[in-house]
Amino acid sequence: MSEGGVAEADALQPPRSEAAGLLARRLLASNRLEARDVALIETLAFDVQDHPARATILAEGGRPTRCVLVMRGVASRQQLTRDGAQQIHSVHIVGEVPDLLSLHLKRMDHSLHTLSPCRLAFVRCAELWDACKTSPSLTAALWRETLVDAAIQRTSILRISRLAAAERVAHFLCEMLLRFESVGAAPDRRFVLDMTQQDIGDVLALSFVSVNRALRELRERGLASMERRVVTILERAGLAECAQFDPTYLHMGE
Amino acid sequence: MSEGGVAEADALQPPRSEAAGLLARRLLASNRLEARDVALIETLAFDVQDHPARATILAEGGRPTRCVLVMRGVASRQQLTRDGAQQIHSVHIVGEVPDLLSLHLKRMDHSLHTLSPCRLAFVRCAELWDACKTSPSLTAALWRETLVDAAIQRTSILRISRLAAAERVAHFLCEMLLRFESVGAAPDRRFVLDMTQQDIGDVLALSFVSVNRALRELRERGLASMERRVVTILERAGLAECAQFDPTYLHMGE
DNA sequence: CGACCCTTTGAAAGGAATCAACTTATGTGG
DNA sequence: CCACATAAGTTGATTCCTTTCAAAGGGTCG
Repeated sequence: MSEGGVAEADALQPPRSEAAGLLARRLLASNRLEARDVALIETLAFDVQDHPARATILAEGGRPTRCVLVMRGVASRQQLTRDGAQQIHSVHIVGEVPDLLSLHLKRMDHSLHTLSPCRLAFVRCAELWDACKTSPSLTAALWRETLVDAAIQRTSILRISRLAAAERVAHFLCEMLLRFESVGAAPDRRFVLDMTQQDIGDVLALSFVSVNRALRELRERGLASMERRVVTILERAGLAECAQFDPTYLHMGE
Repeated sequence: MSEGGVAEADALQPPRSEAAGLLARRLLASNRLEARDVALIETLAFDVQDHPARATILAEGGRPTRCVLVMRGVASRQQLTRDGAQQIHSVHIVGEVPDLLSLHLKRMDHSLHTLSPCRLAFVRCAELWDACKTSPSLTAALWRETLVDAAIQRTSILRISRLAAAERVAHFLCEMLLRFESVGAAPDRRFVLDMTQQDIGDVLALSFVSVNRALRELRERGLASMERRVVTILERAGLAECAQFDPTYLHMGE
């Protein structure tokens, strides 16, 4: 299918751009990319921008022409209801592309925001799609990203609809621990989750008051604690047990 | 990119198999497929099977090798919790492929069931993916299907987390009306939704008792009624208003 | 005809939301 | 350096919606 060999994450050439490197590294974590796929990614023109917290990157109803790669900070996809309540559908950390769906859908049915100050890299959708058209393996990798994203959303449904308040928070912390670990950002089971308790409530369909009580409960039970936006997982197995957490849906490592 | 012209739904040759015809027709509703894409779909080997209601098509944790096209009936993707509660993530009607994700994910993180008696067509994942590799436009169409599916799930999150019981039911009925209409199966705003009130509750994270009360409320308000699994939308605008329904997320018609 | 599943309705219980008050950080400017 | 403003976190008391429990009615199919 290709004359290039299979690329190993550790054998990467120093990437021309940090953004390309982040994207390549992420895709390599779960996909077999050829060396020429990595080269292809490095030909993409990324436009790097810093955004403050609570900025709108892409509004609902908009017609995006560029995809966004998160290089730093936490971004979210969200939607407002008539009465002003806000639902955060997903949060995105370094290396993720929250709006890959822009490749094939014309209108945004939700909006894209920063929760914390973020560094973002923009690529033209057309450019990314052109790259896909020349490489089935790159297509598979990006398509797969959108499918894992959907799996995370499915699990979000289960979490919101079937777990009690404290269990929901525990489940969310379990997920974020794994996701931060997968990018090497959770040494000692400790990571910076740069969002407020209100934000967490908007993810889990809880009031910030309930989030606060749930965090206290998890702290008192010695499972996890969060202070100043730093999460510490104290007892990993106990937290997972409490949350009925099964990491299959993250489809990590193959 | 191709020597063939753009295919029109109405100008289709009589398909060799009903399954291929259903799939082609569905994809053509929102995508520009070339004539050769339709031909490509018709070369796929579909294995048609009838299944009774409440059958497991694909179990959680399984490693699927075939994708499923629904030809008749209602299928669902669902997950169980430790305490036996069941969450239905999505329901699928004629023409839909509930498990396109099998193309790129190795393990099922949820299960696939029939809610009503179903006629299903199975295609080998590898065969479908090979077809994709020869046609960017077919790839785009199928990829898009998975993205719309994800959008529907996102909206499910919003529906469950932010709407009251009766509004949830109203929203679900609005969605199903549009989806049935898009395949010509809802004349006079009336369609067969072959699932029990318990099933609807499992979709909307409500007890069957609450679903029943919600249906009564919608009936008394003259918005919609459901009897013997036949749904009649009495006042479309009023129902949509009650549900805060915005069909953008279905991404119908391009 | 009777068994079973589904639907319908009432009454009681429970968990989270809301309301309200207070504390703790963070940052600004006088 | 401190007074002040603002945002975020903490905690208690009350309200409300949905669940759960319970029981009866209706359709369908062997």
